[in-house]
Amino acid sequence: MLGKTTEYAIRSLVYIYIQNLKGERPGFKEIARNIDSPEGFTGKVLQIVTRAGLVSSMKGRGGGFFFDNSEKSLSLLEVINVTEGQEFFHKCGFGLKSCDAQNPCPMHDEYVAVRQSFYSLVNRLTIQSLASKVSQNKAVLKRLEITESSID
Amino acid sequence: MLGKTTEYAIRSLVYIYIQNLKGERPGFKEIARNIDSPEGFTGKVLQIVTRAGLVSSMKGRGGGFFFDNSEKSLSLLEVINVTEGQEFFHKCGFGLKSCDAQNPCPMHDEYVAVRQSFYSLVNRLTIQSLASKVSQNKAVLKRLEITESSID
DNA sequence: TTATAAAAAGACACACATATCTTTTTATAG
DNA sequence: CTATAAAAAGATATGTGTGTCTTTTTATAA
Repeated sequence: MLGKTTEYAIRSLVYIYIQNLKGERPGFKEIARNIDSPEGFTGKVLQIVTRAGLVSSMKGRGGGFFFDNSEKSLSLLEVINVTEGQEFFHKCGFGLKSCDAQNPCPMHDEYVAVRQSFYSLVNRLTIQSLASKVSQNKAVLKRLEITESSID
Repeated sequence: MLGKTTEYAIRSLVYIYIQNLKGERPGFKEIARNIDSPEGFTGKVLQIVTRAGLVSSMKGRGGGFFFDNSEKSLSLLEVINVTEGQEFFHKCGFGLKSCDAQNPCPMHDEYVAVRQSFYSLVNRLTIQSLASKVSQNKAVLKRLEITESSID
């Protein structure tokens, strides 16, 4: 469904938000470690979302990523629009170049309903709401490690 | 969502089914013309679905593609399982390697609901049901050409 | 002012999906 | 039996997503 770029972007932003609440500004290497993603590629993804203005960054010693306006909520939809492009929620599920109610593909109506429900979902979910779940230990940002002792 | 391979596969199978009803066995070049897909690649896609037994083919003069058991319905799910793989409906929307109700990602429950609704859709829709819509001129297999005279 | 730490940027590398082209196999028509 | 028509198979090409590595820029600490 969503590409790796989008997945890493969302997971990174959730991690950044959680760390920001603790007064920290994580760098991309720390982020990659904590969301279980490839370090260099995560840096590239963070460049994309930073250029798009979804998050802020500081270069140099003590720098890292952070939300300038922590109060403003950021929906997953806004992230997806940046990483997947605006067409993502407008493409025909059948692959037709043009497809609408007037000139539909054979699964148009049913597919639009599913696509709309996914749109509503990512429009409703925010980096903040996901972060809240993680902070409350109701969800995880990476697979749980299977270690001998879970001291970390 | 679905890849080009899957899109061409479904559109091809619908076209084959419609032509079969008319007593015809179309070849991949004719199919590609009528579903607006690249000829050679469509041939490759048809090799995949034929090897998987979703449709039959005959080599040689007068050959082409056809459904051996036209009465048996073929769901889009069966096609997707062949062209996208069985994992398609089991992947975490967040990108986690393992994700379930016991150890969920932050959007697990909501995402599973959307994924399930798409699963139900493609499990319910069949090549036959789509073909029926097209035959009744309620839907199209390719974008309508904008020609000076629509004589074709 | 110099050393250091961090993101940004650029150049590659690799895998896979997508696509094209050529050759081989197979069935049928004549 | 030969020519023809068709799918199957193989080789190659192209584009995009994914990922790595190196260099550059920038901010801070000392």
